[in-house]
Formats: sequence, C-alpha cells, structure tokens
Amino acid sequence: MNATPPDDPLLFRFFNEIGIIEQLSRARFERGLPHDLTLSQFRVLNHFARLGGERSPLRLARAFQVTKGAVTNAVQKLEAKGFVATRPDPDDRRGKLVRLTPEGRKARDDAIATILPLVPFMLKEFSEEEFAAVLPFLQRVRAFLDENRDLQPEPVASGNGERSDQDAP
Amino acid sequence: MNATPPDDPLLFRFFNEIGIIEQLSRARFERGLPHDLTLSQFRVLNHFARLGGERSPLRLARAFQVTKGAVTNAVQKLEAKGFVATRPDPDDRRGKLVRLTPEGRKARDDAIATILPLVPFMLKEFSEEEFAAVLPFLQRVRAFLDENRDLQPEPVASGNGERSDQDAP
DNA sequence: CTTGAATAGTTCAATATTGAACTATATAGT
DNA sequence: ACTATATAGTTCAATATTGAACTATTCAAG
Repeated sequence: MNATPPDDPLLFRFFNEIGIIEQLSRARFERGLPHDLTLSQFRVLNHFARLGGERSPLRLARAFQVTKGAVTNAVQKLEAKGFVATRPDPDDRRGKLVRLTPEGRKARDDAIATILPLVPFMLKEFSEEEFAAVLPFLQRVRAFLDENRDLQPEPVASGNGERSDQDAP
Repeated sequence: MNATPPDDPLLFRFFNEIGIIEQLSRARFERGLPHDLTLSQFRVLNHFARLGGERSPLRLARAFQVTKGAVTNAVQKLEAKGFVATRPDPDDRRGKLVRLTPEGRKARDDAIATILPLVPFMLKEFSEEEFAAVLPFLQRVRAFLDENRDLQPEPVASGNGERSDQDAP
C-alpha cells in the first residue's frame, strides 16, 4: 500500500518516508531494550556515551526536544538504576551536572548489542555505499531544521544563539 | 555538535539522522496543529484522506503500529469532533468501520495548510531534485523494514501474511 | 547593595499510550 | 450442534510527557 500519493509535494513524501522509517525502526529497537530502559532513558545514556563529559538536565532537554520535567524524570530513573550520577554545578548553585557511570556505559552497550545483528541483516539488502550516498543530504536537512527549530517559515526571523545539540534516537 | 561519531556503523548514523529529522519535523508540525488535533488524530484523518474508504480500528492500529486501545481513544475523540463517523461492520458484528466525514476532510486540509509554507522555505535551501534523488532509497528501506516488522534479524523466519499498511506521520 | 527579571530544577494535574483483562462474536474441530 | 479457541473492540491501571506553577539562585539596572 502506498504511503503518500505521488502527487503530493516531494517534500511531503520525503518526510512521510522519514516518519515511517523512524516509527518502524523505533518500534523494533524499543521492544528489545534491556535493563528496563525506556527509549528516553537510552537516549540519555547514548548521548553521554557518544559525547562524554557532564551536562545539565536543561542541555539534555534541549538536545532531545523535550521538557525539563521529562528529563528530570528520566534522570531520576537512571540514577536509581545507578546508570548516571549527578552533582551540583559548582559554578551555579541552581544547576546540576549529570554524568554516565561505568554501569550506565555498560547498559548502553548492552542496548546497542541488541541491534547489532541488524547490521548484517540489512547489509544483505543494502550496500554501505547506498547509505553513504544519502547520508550527507540527510545531514544537511537535519542541520537546516535544527538551525530553524522554533522559526516559523514566514517571518524569516533571526536565529537565536544556542542551537545544534540535537540528538536521537 | 555532531550527532553520531563518524566511526559508528554507517547504518547507525543513517538511522540517527532519520531519528533527528523526524523529531525536529514532528515537533514543528505538532505545535501548529489546528482543531486541537493530536498527531495521532491527524494521522487517522490523513490516512483516510489519502486512501479513502472505510477501515476497522484494528487495521488502523496495525498501520500506525500502536495498540488497539490507542486507536479506540483517537477515534472516540475524532468522532466527538465530528471528523470521523463509524458504523458496525455488516459482515462481522464484532467489528466496526471508521470513515472520514467532510468536516474531517476539511480539518485535515487545515492541518496540511499549516505546513505548506514550509515548502518554499525549504526549497530555498534544497532542490526538488535532491529530494527526488533520495526518495527511492528511503522507500526501499521503508519497505524492507515494513516487510520484516516483528522479525528478529537472526532466525530469518517466514513472513506472516498481512503487512504493508504502514503509515506516517 | 537592592530590587526585579531571568534561569535551573522539581512537582503536579492533565493527557496519551501501553499491556492486560474483559465482553461479544466468529471460526474450527469433533 | 457443541465446545474451544481466536478475534474485534473497549476499559483500566500504570507510565511517560507536557505545560504550568513553584522554589531557589543568578544576573542586571539603578
């Protein structure tokens, strides 16, 4: 069954395919998550595993495009499991810093391991070159959307500082 | 800030970009939805607007990869707003058939209208040709994931009948 | 300094989604 | 026919997310 009629703007068809792929891949990944991890919780672990260091909950909220409350929740759950640790921000006593623990690092690796079998599975159908070919364009689109996050198309307002920390899944 | 380190499998980087693009575009679209529509509710309207006809809630649930309960909820809300109508399935008295009303059709068009300005906005940065170039590959990936939905990569089991009604957003 | 606005984080009510239980109907095997 | 099992839809408790209120701290202007 077709997903978007061929007479829709090319752009809609593009975003429609993106949406379906995301939904299908997320459903598959979410099912297999170990340690009772939520996708949101995994995202936090993955963020730190990839980027290292310490971050405030607010930065995480912006990176994931969720509310501060959602991050509070995820961080509390992760802290209860011992997968992240927090400390007060020494430079700003309102703030907090979250970091990955070794256990959290391992939990993240366990989660990644559940999708690793997918690599050879998909590479039977698609070549590395094909992914490599589309990647740069996807990155450009992502960067464009990221730069124009809260921007309404019409007014062409001016960008507002801190951007570009987007993360997924 | 980079999203996925360049040494990750190309596949992960691909799905990571997909995930980010989906998140950014969904956030933007969701914000502007009219008629107090939820994204889930819009999906139902859009599904019927594109494919026409009548469908059972169960088919919708499979198309959207959500539970039957979620569809019950969305359909009830849409019915309360007069955007869909339902009738008992004449061939199966357990079943129900949902269809779009003219008001629902209009509500869907209103929703689409909120993102239409994005088309010229993005076409300043990207050409139609670029989208056309990546679309076929995305469609192949989508079809592959759709065909192998609940399939675990390892056992290479046999496909199980009814598939391929996936929809998004 | 002191006051007022902004910011970081938490909490809470409201809403959506899930997974499981439940009801009603259909289908298959004997 | 009769019983057992499967299926369509709803409902409900549990959980996650949101948006707003709230607390505590910081920053900026006078």
